[in-house]
Amino acid sequence: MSVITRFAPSPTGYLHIGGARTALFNWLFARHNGGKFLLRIEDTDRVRSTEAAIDAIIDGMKWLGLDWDGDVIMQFARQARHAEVADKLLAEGKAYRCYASVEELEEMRKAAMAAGKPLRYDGRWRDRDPKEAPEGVKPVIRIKAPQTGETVVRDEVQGEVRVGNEQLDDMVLLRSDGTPTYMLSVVVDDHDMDITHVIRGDDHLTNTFRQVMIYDAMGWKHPSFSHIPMIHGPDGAKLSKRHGALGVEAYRDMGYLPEALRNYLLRLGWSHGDDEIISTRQAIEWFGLDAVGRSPSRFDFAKLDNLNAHYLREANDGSLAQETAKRLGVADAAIVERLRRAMPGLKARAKTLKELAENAAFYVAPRPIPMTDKAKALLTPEAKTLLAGLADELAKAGDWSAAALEAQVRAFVEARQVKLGQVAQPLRAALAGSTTSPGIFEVMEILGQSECLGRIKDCA
RNA sequence: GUCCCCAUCGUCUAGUGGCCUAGGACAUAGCCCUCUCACGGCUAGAACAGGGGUUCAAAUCCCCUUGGGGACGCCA
Repeated sequence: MSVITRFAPSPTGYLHIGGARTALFNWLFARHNGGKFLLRIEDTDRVRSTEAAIDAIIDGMKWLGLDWDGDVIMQFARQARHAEVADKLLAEGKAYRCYASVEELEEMRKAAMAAGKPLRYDGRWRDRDPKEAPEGVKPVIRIKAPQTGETVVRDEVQGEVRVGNEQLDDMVLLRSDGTPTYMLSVVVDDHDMDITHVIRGDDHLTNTFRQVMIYDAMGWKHPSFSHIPMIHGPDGAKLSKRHGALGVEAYRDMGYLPEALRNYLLRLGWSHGDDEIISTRQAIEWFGLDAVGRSPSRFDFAKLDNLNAHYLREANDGSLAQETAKRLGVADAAIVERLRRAMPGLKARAKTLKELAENAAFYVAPRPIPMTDKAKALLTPEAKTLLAGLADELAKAGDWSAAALEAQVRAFVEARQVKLGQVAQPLRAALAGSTTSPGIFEVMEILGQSECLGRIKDCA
């Protein structure tokens, strides 16, 4: 039997970080097994579903590099099929019409709470004669849940989980307007799409008991269930926006690389010995449900930063230069080429693309370049005298390579009886407008002779 | 309120009864490298939530407590 997994987000918002990890695990599991990975948009909530959210989810999936098989499936389009299943259950006496009002339901919950009982529908229309139905009330269709015994879910991650059936109630399958509920839709779709492995967030674990009732009532085989732990904020509570509960496009804008985010998300709740840096290729080869943990994890930007810095250093200089140019609003091909040449020195010093662009700004800034206060402070009268002397010699330089420049500057400081730093730091301030930058000789080579002399002159 | 799940350094985790005076990574601190900042290298501090069992032996198995999370909708 070939593996088929799916990612089934509801388009009521962006593709958030928890969803991205769920998608990643499903994708990895399918790819590992040479199976299929499907994308199904659960848009049955017509009020909250939006076109923009659908686009955000699809863009996010593409950016993360999680490709799905076949077309995107829109759940709402299958509503007739869902209703058909509900009707079948009704015809077989496994479901019934319920005319209880929302007020009645609310009272039931209050009473149950007060009595220390589980909050559930009491089944008042389960065996009642439909002739007693109140006039003009559109009924919902509820499933007849088992009332005794227990329901067991064999979960690949959580193990065997069981609950007494008295905890479960006759849930709604079809709303009074005839539209299917989530519980019905997922089960019917997962069955019809031949999903073999349902891998989803922990928050669905208790829902699974309810869904199993539908599988059983229809006589359908259960898929394998895996409920993966959730991702919490740094404080252990629910992930808030400022703590990372953002859409993946926000991570893209902050300058994170998709491969870094993938690696980070993979290691949240899954491990392979002591391995930390795991390529996608290795991830596909190694991924399995048995190594998925059961405890929730906290989102940590510091670790993401570290991973991102690693992948940044491995990234191609040309594409990094393109990305940096875009962030800096540079279109000039010569400047982009300058950035490409500067990239080895630049990318080792940045954790994100955003930081990379900030650090690269001095390479593209027109003269006179902006200068930080610390850089200005470095340009003392003595330093300026030194720089002026150096500039005179540099003007005569024939070989403008970093190595030749270093030799020349070192000879200069030796002749003047000063330390290298006494010249290098003011020089850095003049050329980069900052007290920090890539190696100064490298900067000089990339900037070129006339630009360097010009920048030195600017701060004389 | 009822039910379900979880519990190893600050964080992510390794660990599936003896290899554990608990390993790795991130973060933190110090040192080295050095033209600055990074990178890199080395070093340091840092954890089995608590209490009972089971066993010759428990981070590992069982129970309780505590703490966290989740579900309980005509939302998904």
